[in-house]
Amino acid sequence: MTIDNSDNSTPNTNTSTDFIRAIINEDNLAGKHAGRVQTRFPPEPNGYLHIGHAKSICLNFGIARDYDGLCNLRFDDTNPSKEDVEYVDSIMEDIRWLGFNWGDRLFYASDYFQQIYDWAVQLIKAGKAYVCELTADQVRETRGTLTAPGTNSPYRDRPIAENLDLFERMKNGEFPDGSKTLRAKIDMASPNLNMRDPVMYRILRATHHRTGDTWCIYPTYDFTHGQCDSIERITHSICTLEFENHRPLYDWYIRELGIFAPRQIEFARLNLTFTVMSKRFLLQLVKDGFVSGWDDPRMPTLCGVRRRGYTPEALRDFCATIGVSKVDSTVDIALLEHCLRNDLNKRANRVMGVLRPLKVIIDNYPEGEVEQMEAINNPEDASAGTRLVPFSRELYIEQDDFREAPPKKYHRLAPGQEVRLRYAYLVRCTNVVKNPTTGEVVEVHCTYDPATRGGNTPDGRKVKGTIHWVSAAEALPVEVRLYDRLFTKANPYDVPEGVDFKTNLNPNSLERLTNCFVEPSLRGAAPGSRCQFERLGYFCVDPDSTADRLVFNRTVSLVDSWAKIEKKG
RNA sequence: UACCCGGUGGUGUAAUGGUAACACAAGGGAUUUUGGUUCCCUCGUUCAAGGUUCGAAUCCUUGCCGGGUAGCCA
Repeated sequence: MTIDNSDNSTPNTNTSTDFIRAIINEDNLAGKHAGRVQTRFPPEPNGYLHIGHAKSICLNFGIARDYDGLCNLRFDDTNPSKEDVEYVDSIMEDIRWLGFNWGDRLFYASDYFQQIYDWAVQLIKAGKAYVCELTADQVRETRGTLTAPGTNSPYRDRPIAENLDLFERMKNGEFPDGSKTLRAKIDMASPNLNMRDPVMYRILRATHHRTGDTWCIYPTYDFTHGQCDSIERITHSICTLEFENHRPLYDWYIRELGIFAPRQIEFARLNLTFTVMSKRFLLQLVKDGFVSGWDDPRMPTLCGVRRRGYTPEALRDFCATIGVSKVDSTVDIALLEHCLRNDLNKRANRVMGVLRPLKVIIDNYPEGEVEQMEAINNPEDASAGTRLVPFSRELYIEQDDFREAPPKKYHRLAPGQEVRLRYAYLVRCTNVVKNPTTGEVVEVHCTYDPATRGGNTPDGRKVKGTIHWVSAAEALPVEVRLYDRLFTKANPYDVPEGVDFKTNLNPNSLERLTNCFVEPSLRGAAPGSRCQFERLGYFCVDPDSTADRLVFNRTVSLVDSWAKIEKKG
């Protein structure tokens, strides 16, 4: 076993202070909360976490860590029609995998349903809320538009006692779904549409994944989130930009209720080139069968990139590198890949593997002889040691590493040309055997120089090309899956009016290679193990592997400077 | 064109009234038993116009451009 799967964390040295930390510093300087800092990560359990969530997780938990504070995990489960324990479980697993810990501070908005109900009653008693019997359509019609004020609901000035009675009967299930709502009495002419008598409670008969059928009325996000933050004594409630217009409402509820006031701060969500980062669209890819599931290695979900072989360290480094701001921006996926290579380069052991095999026969090497060649496991880490790789007369090399008619500057194997077989011998191509009908080269014949064992050149001669190989008899047959971007456009949403974003899906995003070979040291490698196939990229053992057949996912390719040279000619 | 938010190299992020910088990308070179890694170099930036100031990316005004908001979703 030569591969390294350790979890040696690379501490993030980014010391820049983002605008959120600037606000917290200000608050601390002003003596707010006596310097206490508490944040929370509040996912709705209606889908799987993705790289965008990683940004939020790193932010919230990172701030708590930096300020000796705490970060809670809270499920924002106020809409039972979309939520499920399947998502709750996956979310917890993914956060842990990313390397964060919420300790004993696991909460659910549904934990607070009774308290939130009591607060609604309090607002009714204060004349700040009323039961409205307008239908959803009528509410929309009377809300006004972006430029025109709304009109008051005819139920707006109902007596308090009647509101109290009706609201209790809503809770008791006396009215059908959607027939009544509880609304805050604010201002139907407010330029901020969120302040035009927003709905606080709706009647919704759905079995909640935690509270079952205890409730048939559920509070909306707006009438829930701030109060949950308040209950948990969150000092800084960090959310994404689309909630900016909700902040006045967030503050209004807190103020009217007279409870602990957290501060909501908004930041820009993450966009990545060639990537769709929306639960709704990701769900479509899963449901329509474009991918094998939420954990398909092409998905930007945390379980997907985990299966692909991404490391939590690389993801954290990425999140630290992209920073935090309020600017709508799209990060180049190349930066994420850089972070990955940067991490993997230090920790992934090198092994030799051949994706598209080409038979090589060393004519002057004794038949039946096997030599064990010593190979370095990781040139970036001497403590990784060495291993032995069997060498023999018949080998496989990469098809790419042989050209019958080599282009300029091609340093690998070609008729008459000499290359180094890594850790083995220098060989020179003498002739080739072709398939008589297709003309394709099926076998390359070489002679080796016995004086160059280990790849050394005692006479000091220079060989520009060093290629990898496996011994045909000893090599392990494996399957390898290569992945390309899921979308062909940097912005997958960039489609003409009325056209589905899925037209931008890349039909070649998955390539299965079933005829691959790796060196025998990989026998028995565990799913999740990572390694670098020299010159081919970083790979990770897929859970689809069986006891006698390994399946590898290519995590990310290596930087390929030869491709650029060849392209230029 | 109601309100809110934003605008710094190709991309992302710093500089918070005092020399515009870091990373990625791109281009070039050195080293290399991975065309990897590492190292060096190059490229290129404050949306615009006014104003305040000894001094403005930063503060003010106006304009321009981009995003968000009319769920009983979050």
